[in-house]
Amino acid sequence: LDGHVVGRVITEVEVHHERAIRRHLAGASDFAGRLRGHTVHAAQRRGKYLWLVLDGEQALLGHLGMSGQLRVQPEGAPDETHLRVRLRFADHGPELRFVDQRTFGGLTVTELVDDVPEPIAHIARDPLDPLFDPAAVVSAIRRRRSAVKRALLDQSLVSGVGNIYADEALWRAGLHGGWPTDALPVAKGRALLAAAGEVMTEALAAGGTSFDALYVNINGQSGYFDRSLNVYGQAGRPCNRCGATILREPFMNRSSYSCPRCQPAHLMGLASLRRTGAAASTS
DNA sequence: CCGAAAACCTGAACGC
DNA sequence: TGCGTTCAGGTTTTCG
Repeated sequence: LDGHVVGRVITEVEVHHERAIRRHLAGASDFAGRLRGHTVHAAQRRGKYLWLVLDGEQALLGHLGMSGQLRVQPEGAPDETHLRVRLRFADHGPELRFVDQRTFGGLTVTELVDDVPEPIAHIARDPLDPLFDPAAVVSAIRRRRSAVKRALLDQSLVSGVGNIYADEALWRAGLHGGWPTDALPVAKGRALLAAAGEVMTEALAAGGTSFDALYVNINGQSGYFDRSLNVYGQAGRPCNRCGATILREPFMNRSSYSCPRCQPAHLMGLASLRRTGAAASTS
């Protein structure tokens, strides 16, 4: 986005689906009015949120949810089936389109407070942020009374890590996600955060993790990090490190994948998982 | 503070 | 072929 929309003036805004701007409480006409005539000064991100900096401490904030895309398309290119919002620019160059099949994502225009959009003040810095403070994050995780994977997915502790990269980071660090946060050795916590950063860096270099045409860059191209996954989606396959069979377990209404040998479960963690009704590996 | 469940959607894949 | 079920990368809210 930085290379395609920064410096350009927004002239036209079309909202094709109200749900895509549901977080903009003032509605579509207000949304359009706050964009029209304004210049895009920068493209920034934190964790899974991204925003375009506008004049007057305003920003166009977006989250892709599970199926959202921001696409740069020539004017006149056919509308995508799930086109939700279209921005046109004064130079009549390529449009910016928000496309989202499941409409879990969305856009809103909001105030910048200390250079961060006001609605995401609670979102922590992500592992690739230059000001990310691993020691402080490990302390915060250890203060929790929860399981390590839950903490890793909590965007107010560390952002940018979702279900796939959490499982991959846990595998790299040799940790089971059910490990109690207050029993996490500091060094293990540091290794986990370092692993998360490495997974994210490698995934970015590969263009992201794409299982289908929903996960694409602004030109619609898929990444290929899915070929580098060691545990996510690999149930039944041998661990790339020790050869044991990768397990799939239910977790928070979704799935966790891990190697039972490289990522041993903590006995107390297992006990508390059972107590709370979550599934636990008995191997 | 923590966890569970529901809510928000569409489409692909699968079983019968 | 068609119908119903299940599942998917996420966040937020509500409730206990």
